[in-house]
Amino acid sequence: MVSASVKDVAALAGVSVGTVSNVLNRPEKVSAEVTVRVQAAIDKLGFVRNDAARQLRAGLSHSIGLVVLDAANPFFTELARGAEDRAAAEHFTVLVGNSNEDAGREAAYLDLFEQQRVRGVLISPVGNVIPRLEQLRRRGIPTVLVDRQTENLSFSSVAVDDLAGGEVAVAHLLSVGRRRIAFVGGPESIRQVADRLSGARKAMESVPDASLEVIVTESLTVLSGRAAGEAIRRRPAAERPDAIFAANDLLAMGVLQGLMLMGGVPVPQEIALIGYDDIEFAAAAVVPLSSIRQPSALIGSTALELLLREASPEPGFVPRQVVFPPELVVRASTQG
Amino acid sequence: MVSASVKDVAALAGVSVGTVSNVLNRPEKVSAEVTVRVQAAIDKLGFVRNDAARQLRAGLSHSIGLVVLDAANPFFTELARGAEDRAAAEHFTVLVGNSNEDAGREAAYLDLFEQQRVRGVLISPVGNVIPRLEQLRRRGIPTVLVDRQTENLSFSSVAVDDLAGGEVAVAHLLSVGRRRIAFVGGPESIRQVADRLSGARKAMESVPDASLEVIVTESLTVLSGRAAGEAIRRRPAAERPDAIFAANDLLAMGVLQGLMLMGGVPVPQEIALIGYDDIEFAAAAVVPLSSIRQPSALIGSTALELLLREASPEPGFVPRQVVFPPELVVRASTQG
DNA sequence: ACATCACAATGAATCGTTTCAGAGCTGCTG
DNA sequence: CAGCAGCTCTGAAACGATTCATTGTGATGT
Repeated sequence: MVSASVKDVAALAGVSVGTVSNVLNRPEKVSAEVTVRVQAAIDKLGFVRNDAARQLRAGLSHSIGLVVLDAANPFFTELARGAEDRAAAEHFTVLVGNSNEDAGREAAYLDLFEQQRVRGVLISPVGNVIPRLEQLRRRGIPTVLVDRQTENLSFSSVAVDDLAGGEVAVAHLLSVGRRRIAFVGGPESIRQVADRLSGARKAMESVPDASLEVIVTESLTVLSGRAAGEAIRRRPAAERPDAIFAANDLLAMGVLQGLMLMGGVPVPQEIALIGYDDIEFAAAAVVPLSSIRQPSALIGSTALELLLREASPEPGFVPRQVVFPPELVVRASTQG
Repeated sequence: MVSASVKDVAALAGVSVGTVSNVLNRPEKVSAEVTVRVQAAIDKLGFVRNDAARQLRAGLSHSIGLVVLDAANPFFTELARGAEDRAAAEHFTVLVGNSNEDAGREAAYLDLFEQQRVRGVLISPVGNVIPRLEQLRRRGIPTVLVDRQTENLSFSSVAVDDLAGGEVAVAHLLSVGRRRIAFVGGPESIRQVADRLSGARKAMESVPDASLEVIVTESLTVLSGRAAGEAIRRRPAAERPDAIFAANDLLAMGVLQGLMLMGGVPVPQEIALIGYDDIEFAAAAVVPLSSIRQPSALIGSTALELLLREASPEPGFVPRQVVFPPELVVRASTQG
């Protein structure tokens, strides 16, 4: 026998299956004597509840799906931690899916989560998933968008104001006297990238003699960043920007590596550099990195909170869009 | 209606539930005409299989549990990625649990995984979980230990030779002329820490005039590392070690930060520093970090491979202990 | 002595899928 | 044309836990 069922426990304890279930789920309804007998049987047989059966009966699971753009990005691991901690407090489990910035994998995870009948989904979208999310909602699975504002007010979302963040970042570069700014980031289909770039453009408006160059990357990774950094380093000095705003810290750290290879371009003297997210490693970089801090764990826990509320809505419930303010963190990479 | 079942599909298509199931699972057994009708019904109703019911019927799930010491540590995210990729190829899903170096959380995840009837468990253990793992195995859930060698040959395991790694690290420090070595790491209950320390001790044997100090930390995190680094920086110069071997790169990066605060102790001039894991950020640190590389993704995929083999053992199957060799990566933090 | 009540325990029905023995049909062979 | 094989499709049983209407049992009050 691979594993014992309530039936086996009931037989050994000399009670009915209903009673075993009661011992498990409403012990106060069962006499002390029987409880002891059932417990003994459970221990003896090593009985462990079958989650699939419970879930089938219950109709809904105790899981929540989370789809992130990059599971290796500390920003998202922090966000996931925030969500998990909050979920654990409500006896929920978070299933983390890594879309890796790929719309196909994202769709596959949503399919999987739907098959699992998760209670809800937290997602930082790659592709245009809104129609799919609306479909999920019609089928009883609510969604909260994370790290992404939305103009679609029928969805709850939790994000940092990326427009403001982009603006603050570039305003800071301008304020330390830089004028030839480059934005490094991509793909533009990712909303965060687009918004941060828009914010950057906005900051440029007030300074007519400044220019903004956009360098598109394939992904938001250290590797992509390094490629961009090297490309810039190889340019004639006159054609290099004097400041770079990277769409996230992974890119920024990559850019930093790319610039500094072979005793390359000094940061911040020749090129100032600022990232986004303020991951833990940013402060420990070769040149400690200025960045735009996002309260990652708080985003995660807040999103989970909203999701649970959406999953069992009180009367008068309306989706909420929570927006946290970004915070500029200045370090060596933009000073000097 | 929240969601349609096979019964609804069958009714709409005018066939039996068995036939619907056949369309889903053995299309070759069903006539083209019926297949079309059933498919139409599925699309119309937006039918999505209920995983819980499938699993209940099947008796086992398509999930594999993975318990890691620290989900935020890039080493483990890489390892998880390796395992997930391999799992996806076999149509399995990996559930990642973060024990956070806490035996209680570790036990809770094992309970959860057992309730879910996962196909198997990959675990990087904190506490003494061997008895529990033996119990799981008796109940039909095999385990593979990751990043951890084991003398218990009844378990499969995939690891890097931490003893050798520790030895190589310290041998390197000695070879660049350092003599007052400090080992920073903890808690010692974690096997990797203990092994790396043993390796370090072994390397010391051949150099009688060298000394090894052990500085125990609470956890393997940047924060713990920084605390240790600061403590060392505050010592009178004469009492500081001239080299530090940190049990992993997070600690090492923390130590680096702690040492360099307020224009502190120069690395590597006054203190050389080496870490362990060679995470992506190690190369991008203030002072690029020497480290001991582990093939993290390969460890993950290999472990998953072994686990699947263990889950459906061929005749003559015996557990295997795979050990990869560590690789010394020398960067600025130990040169000069 | 009888009605009433609270409390314990029962066991059949249920969730949605898969499986499998068998029914119905067609076409072929001897 | 009986017998048979081969193909589709059917429908009931099974997986394991939970729920709930029901039954059984003493105790209490009148």
